[in-house]
Amino acid sequence: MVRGVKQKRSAQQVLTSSSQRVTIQRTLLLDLLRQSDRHLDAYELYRRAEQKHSGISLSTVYRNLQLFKKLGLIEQHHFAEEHHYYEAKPATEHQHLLCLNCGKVVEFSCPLSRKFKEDLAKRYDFDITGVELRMTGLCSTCRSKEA
Amino acid sequence: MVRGVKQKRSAQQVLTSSSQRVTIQRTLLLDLLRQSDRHLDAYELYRRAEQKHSGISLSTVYRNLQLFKKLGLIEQHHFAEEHHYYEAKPATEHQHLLCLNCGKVVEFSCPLSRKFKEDLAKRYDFDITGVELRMTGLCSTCRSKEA
DNA sequence: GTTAATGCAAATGTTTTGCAGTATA
DNA sequence: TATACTGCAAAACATTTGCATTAAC
Repeated sequence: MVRGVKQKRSAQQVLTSSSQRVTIQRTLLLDLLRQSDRHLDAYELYRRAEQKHSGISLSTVYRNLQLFKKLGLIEQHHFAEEHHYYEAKPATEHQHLLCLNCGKVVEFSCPLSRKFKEDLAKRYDFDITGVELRMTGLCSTCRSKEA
Repeated sequence: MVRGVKQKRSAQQVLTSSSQRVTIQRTLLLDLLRQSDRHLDAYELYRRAEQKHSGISLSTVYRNLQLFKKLGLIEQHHFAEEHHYYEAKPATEHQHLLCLNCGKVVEFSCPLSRKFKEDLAKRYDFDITGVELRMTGLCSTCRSKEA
């Protein structure tokens, strides 16, 4: 089988292959998540979905976020205190740097996390599947504003 | 001034020095947080507080958790999806290893995080104040149960 | 035609807030 | 004594669930 430029399977393919029904809502939500350049919370995703398919309900968004998470299609983050944010699973593992003042999120790759993971797995006899490194602080813009 | 064995200031000292009133509830909550060997959520803290001072209200617990966080006395973690967990700020910075099956939390120190911090601070011009490295997976006990 | 997914509305669970009473400084 | 803190009840908020309808297979 020849592999083209496309790196990710389409929403349809993913859903079908896991024997989930391909609905308009699911296709739309997954596409929105994949197209988005920034992390979305459930309500923001709902608002975007509504523009393309008015009538979609917030419950559907929540239900499908859960499904996508279970299928490993998206990742959930805890940036703010009360919200969850979602992003389509990135091709390369990356970590986050968050400005506590303006909320800006910088993603950076962290190859060292692999070494950590192995060391810790051995030391504590854990089977480590997820790594989440989050640093918080003030970006340069906010720092100069405060000065 | 001679410094004794005690490493941390008492709840009273901390509150007084930041000109917050020393109430029975605050003293109790702070002591419970400091004595606890594991991470507490708001409700668990409330239940423990109630045993020593029946009549304390959950709002008081929430309000004071916010205050303590602002004063830098405690740290907030996001282990589960829907709960926040708190711990008295540890003397030495440490990170967490979480078993997704039984919820066991292992704390480990991570000296390399200092190097990361400096590198990233320079690269992205951030003033980094917090580091949270969380790894998730399965502990050996849960792994052998699944086998 | 079956069955799963949806939309709606109501329920849930955590966290916050208004306010009158109480305790601290 | 002045005012910040508390407890209570109600509100706010995100998220979940029950159920009848609709759409996918």
